[in-house]
Amino acid sequence: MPNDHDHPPAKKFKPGSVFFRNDKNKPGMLLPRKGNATTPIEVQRKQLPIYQAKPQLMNQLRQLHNAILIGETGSGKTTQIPQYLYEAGIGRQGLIAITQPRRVAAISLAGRVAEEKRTQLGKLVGYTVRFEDVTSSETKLKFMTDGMLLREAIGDPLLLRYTVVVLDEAHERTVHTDVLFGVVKAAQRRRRELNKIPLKVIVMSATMDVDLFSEYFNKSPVLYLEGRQHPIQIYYTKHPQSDYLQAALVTIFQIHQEAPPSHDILVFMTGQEEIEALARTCRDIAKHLPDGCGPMVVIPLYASLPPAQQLRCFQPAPKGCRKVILSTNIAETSVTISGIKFVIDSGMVKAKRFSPDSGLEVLAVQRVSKAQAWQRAGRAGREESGSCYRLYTENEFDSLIPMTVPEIQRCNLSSVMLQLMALGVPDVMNFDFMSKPSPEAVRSAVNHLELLGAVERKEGHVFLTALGKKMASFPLEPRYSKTILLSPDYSCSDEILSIVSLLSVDTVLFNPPAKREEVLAARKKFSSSEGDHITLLNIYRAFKKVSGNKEWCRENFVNSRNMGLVNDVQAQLRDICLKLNMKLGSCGAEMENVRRCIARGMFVNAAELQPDGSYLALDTHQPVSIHPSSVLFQGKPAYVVFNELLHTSRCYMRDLCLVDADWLLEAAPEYFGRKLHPSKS
DNA sequence: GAGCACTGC
Repeated sequence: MPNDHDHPPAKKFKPGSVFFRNDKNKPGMLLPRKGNATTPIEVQRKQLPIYQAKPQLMNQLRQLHNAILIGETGSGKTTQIPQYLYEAGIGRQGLIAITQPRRVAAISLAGRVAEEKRTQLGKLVGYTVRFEDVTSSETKLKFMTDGMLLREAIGDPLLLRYTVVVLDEAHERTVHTDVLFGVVKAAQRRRRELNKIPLKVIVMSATMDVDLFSEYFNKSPVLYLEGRQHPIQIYYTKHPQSDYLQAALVTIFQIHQEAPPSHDILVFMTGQEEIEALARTCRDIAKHLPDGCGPMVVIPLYASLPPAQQLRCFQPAPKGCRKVILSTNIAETSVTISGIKFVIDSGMVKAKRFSPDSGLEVLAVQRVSKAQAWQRAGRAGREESGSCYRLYTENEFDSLIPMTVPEIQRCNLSSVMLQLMALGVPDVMNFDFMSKPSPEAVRSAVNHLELLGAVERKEGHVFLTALGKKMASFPLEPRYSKTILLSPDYSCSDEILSIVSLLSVDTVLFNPPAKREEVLAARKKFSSSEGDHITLLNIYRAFKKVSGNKEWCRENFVNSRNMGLVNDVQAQLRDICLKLNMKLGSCGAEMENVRRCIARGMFVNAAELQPDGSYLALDTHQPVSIHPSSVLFQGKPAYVVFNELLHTSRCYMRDLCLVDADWLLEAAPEYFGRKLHPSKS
């Protein structure tokens, strides 16, 4: 094989820069860790790049209150820094928290560190994620999701249990991490003012764009960690491509014809449909290749794939056969595949955007950021050098935005604002965000909370009400917690807890397009003319009746894994209700109670039938339609409340509940004023 | 008469 760096297989490409990245050797994720049974753990630890820097690093960390640590994951920083801190006796007066954006990462890192410390998980080293707390009074090193630390902060805004907080993967800029930035910064300052034990904050990031971090954390020093580097050759197209699907296809097969079969290909696309279509085309073409061209195995990879099928991407292809993985951005961070030699980057991603005016979230295909493009490129050559083919020109690359817009600037802020107020933040409208969301987004969130009765305005200030305080104790969107808190008035808490749990997990229903008729027939047994909420409740009750029988789930196209999650969520919500001394009970078959309760909790999401048969959303007056997946699709109910709006070919309402105009009026007389025309109901 | 990237409490 000629040196494939000098001879790009795809002729329409031209070489760009060579990108150096660090070798990743991170344990866990979905990647089974390579057993290295012959090398003792102590030796392995000393082989990590970070080990060389240890004395100097610890010297600095001992003195600093804030530090920004830049280094690729392979430097060993996430597993080693917490141990170094502990071994040096730093922060012994309290716990060391290490936060992660994802559950799997928190769990597997804790496992790895416990192993290195030769202790049982849950003793010295533990982890806390939702539904799982593997810590004890002995725990000093605590790995946790960032969302979990945020929850803890509501009960303890100064984070007094902790002497060190390590915020890992900060470059991902999840909403939770961004809010935590502000929370730890405030806690740090407040603890200093109150002469409490100081809080050390260490921010760890893979990005080189550190000015923002450093500036925000009081111009804190930036420490760089070297990793092991493998070069990645970048190729750009010579001309802009009008059809990235076609371009991807051509590139896959040019590589396939020229590179050794053991070199696997990872292709970044935008979504399920596109990936399945491309997979079909690839398999078809692969059947008719010239002699001397080996076989290929094409593997789709996206989040909604059943777990067993997701695991296929880790299996090595048979000898002489090439593995081609077609993936969404799940392979950018969440799933790590070894042995990838080539990355093909479409340059596109499907991502959510939010418009505060309409309150609409739109999922749209858009261009990636430069940081994202580098992240994708970095997936080639984790073990050795690799290549990345960008299906766009170098000029197009130059015009990409440098960093992905942080999620906090792209989402509905009502939960965040409620949480900040529950944390006792004095002026939420001007919270010290590292990247400020737009004032409109903040205002719209606070307005929403005011409508729900969670906050009140007095003399230009916003205050949390007693109801708002209770709402904040639920790990839910505010309108859901409001509905739960209303449920005792209608004696239907059991039903509402089930419905809210059903709505807050990913869908519990399977919809294989090939079995459309069967699915419809199975669904019919549970469908209710009162709407989708009641229909879901019927399915859940039937599921409980057969004790979650797997066979029943298969026959009825019910996702038993997600149903299990519904049970966990419901148990958690019930616990919170009991702590709030709520009187829980069931309304039995009296579904009108349930609908009245939903109407009162969700009145902001109401829509009204117009004389011409269309619907208008009552708050924004925008035209909306009933989504064809709804059980109310065939009917023309006068008033409905909906769970969410989905903007695709039209603006669709999803998960609808039939309501009376009177109920809406009762829920918010002033709000609706003359908006309603109840004569029609 | 449609089709949903990815996390997380």
